[in-house]
Amino acid sequence: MKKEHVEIEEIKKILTNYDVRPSFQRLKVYEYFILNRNHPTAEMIFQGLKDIIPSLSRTTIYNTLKLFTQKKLIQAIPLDSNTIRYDINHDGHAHAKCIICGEIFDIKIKADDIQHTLPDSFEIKEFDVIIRGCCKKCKK
Amino acid sequence: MKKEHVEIEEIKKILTNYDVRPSFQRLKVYEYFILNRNHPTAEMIFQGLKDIIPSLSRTTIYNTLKLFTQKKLIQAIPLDSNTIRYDINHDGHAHAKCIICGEIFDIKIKADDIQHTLPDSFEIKEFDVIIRGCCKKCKK
DNA sequence: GTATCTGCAAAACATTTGCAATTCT
DNA sequence: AGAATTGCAAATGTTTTGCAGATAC
Repeated sequence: MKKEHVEIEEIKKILTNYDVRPSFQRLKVYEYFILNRNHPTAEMIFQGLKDIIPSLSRTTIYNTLKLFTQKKLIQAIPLDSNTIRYDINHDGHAHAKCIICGEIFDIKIKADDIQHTLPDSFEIKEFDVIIRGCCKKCKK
Repeated sequence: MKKEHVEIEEIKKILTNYDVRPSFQRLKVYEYFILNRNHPTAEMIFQGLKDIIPSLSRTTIYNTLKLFTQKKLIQAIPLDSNTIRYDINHDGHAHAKCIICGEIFDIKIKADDIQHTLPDSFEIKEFDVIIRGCCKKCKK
């Protein structure tokens, strides 16, 4: 589930496409998402980057996550509640968490799949499907 | 969306069925859920009850909500993130929030409706579907 | 009379805000 | 120079914890 390497130039392009200026910190935060597909909290990102960027502050992580969210580079996923988790923009997929091992599975689901359950003329802007249960491995 | 009255004896029965001792505070918290179908936060419940129970403390609300959640009387819904909202056990339904007027709609959806999107042999214990969008009224 | 429940005060934790220093263009 | 970005320190808001007194069985 880990990528070994991503070209920094490629990340720059992505941020620029989403109208986000590619500062060093922002590049590293986005790179973190690509290298660790782990639906991180702000704190996880901070811990993962503080050795690479010793001057890094949590405020910058929070600023960056808020900006990325506004620009739709990432989305907040209300997986557990009190600490917010983030994921690279997950339009078209959702999350299932195993309550035994804690692993988070990406699942494919589209707005169309749930439109029929909604009140008349309700227009979906974004949605989350969060499933807690037990994965194959942990059922034994 | 409001009930005028519920028999206190009826609530006592419900709590007892779920293996929760029916103290006065707990009865009132559960009654709050029935009288106000508003997916409340801890603070909303506290504000709604503090006049009826002047000695009431937030700690008791938090204790009670945690206990109710463990006993499956209620469920946390990760609607927005930072403050936890609760709902009477919502197996079999989920929530759509209008981002304009803030109203929360209950929608009907069953585990079976999403089972097919999951990895092999994943067993759903509980799930949430959270939709943010625009309701009929606000689309004009 | 012992276990449970309540509620105060303080602590813990995640997140936000104000502002000064730094960096980029 | 001027605008955007960073990061420190302090504030905010929600939830948790420790503990003493009250209540229930």
